Amino acid sequence: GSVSDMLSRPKPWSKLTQKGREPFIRMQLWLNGELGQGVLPVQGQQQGPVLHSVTSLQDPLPQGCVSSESTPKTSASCSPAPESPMSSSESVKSLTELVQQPCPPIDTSKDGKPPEPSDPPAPDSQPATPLPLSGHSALSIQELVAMSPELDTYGITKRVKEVLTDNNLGQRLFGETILGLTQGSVSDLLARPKPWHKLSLKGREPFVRMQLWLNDPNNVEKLMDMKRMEKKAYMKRRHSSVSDSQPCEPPSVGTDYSQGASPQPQHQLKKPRVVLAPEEKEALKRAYQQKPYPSPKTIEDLATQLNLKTSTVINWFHNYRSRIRRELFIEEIQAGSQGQAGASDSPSARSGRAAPSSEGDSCDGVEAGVEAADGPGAPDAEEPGGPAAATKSQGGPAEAQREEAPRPAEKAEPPSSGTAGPDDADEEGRPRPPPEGPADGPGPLPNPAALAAGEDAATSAAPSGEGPGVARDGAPRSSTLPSTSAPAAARRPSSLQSLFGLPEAAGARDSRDNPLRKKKAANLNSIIHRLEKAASREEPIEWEF
DNA sequence: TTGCAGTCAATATC
DNA sequence: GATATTGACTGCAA
Repeated sequence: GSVSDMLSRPKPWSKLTQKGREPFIRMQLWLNGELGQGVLPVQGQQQGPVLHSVTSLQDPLPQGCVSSESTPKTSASCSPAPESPMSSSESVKSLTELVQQPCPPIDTSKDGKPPEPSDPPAPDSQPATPLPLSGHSALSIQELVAMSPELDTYGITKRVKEVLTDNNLGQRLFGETILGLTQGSVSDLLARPKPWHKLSLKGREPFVRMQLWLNDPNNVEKLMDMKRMEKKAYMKRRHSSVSDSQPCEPPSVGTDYSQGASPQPQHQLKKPRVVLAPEEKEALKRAYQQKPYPSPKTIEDLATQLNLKTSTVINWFHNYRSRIRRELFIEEIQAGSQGQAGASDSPSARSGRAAPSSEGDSCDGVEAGVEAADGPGAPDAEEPGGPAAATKSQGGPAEAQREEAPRPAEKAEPPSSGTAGPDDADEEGRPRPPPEGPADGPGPLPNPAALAAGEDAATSAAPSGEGPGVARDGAPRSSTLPSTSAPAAARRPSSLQSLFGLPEAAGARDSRDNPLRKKKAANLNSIIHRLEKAASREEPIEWEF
């Protein structure tokens, strides 16, 4: 009966107690064919032992098991157990130790166990497995992810970027070899890392991989080797294909994805990529400003007016919301780090990064908001182009505004402290970016904006929903609200941290954020308060925080 | 159903 | 050629 129940209704990892997790670990081991070695001590003492066994079995994992697929559903979207039951230092240690050691991503996959098709088939650099980290395979990495203390994603990406540039290693190579991601994803990840607590388990994986990679003393060498091999393979292939007068396959260098099911369905007619015209984007942005969560009808209208497919409009909104959110994250981080460490780091990358976002795109509204917030004096000047980067400092207010990215956060946590109405679900509740001066003037494509604005003006006036969102997401959350992992991290045995080489584990950050956090919290509270008031009043308000 | 996270992959830019 | 941007897609959760 228990089994049946467990199989049909597995609880997420994070919701499981220590004891409750055991069966899943057993199942995983069983799936890996590792059970039976008596490694799993029965009950009671699973803490250390279980993990021990788990880790000790890592390597033997079938290399085939690449990422997530192999994990029990349970781990789906949970975050590191808040209370890291398995915190027993020894277990943790054993697990991470494994990783730490010559944990070389490439390495293992290469010389390690799986004979690795390196030579023959590997011609394409692209080892058969997208995730060369293979040696430790999915389970391992996922275990690590689940148990990892809070990592400083920003710091990690910063270091990775440094290493890559210093050694002239490309994102593509790094991504495909170490992370199992494409260049675009890597670029995005490196440029706009999300804070650890905002990441899902899956989203954390790349960061753990990066951390592991950074910890590997031979990381660069290995990647260099890879690069060489790739080059060689490329040349070889090129020659052969040329001489063979082969029509030659798609140029993709290090990719042999083609191996997939269909041997490259002849250049099927790829649908052309939609490229929105600047005016269209403008219109959409304006519409967004009016209603970040447009109703289906609005979307449709927008689509017809702009002559786009509704799906395109929908996608655009999704993407825009999500990207704005991310912009906010990094701003948050930057603001935080600047506030603290002062000029400290701020690698080139960063400045260059924040600004670009300005491209107008990403977050007009947002940025404007931030500015306004920060520089009290700063008259919003929404102008995206503005060297926003410079402005941030104390994240306080900024946070608020940027909360602009509404409910996303909701999900992670329950509406924080009492305050704001729980009905965050609302729709366009957010206090839109103040600066923006409500889609005032018609622009290139006024209609859409108006349209959006119009539709439920009423609703939009009552930003009730935002309240909670703001609170949560905003400052307090980032640094304080443990977003599940934080506490765990804090409590976690130092061994793990050291193993992870966590000089920058966010845990540390927390403590140093305190003052700032308070400030932010206070600010957010006031915002929430106002939002509530506004909501009940229903009168247009001027947002200035 | 809707929204979101995470990605891919085509393009644009540098 | 490398990196950045961005529309679209997948899978998942509420």
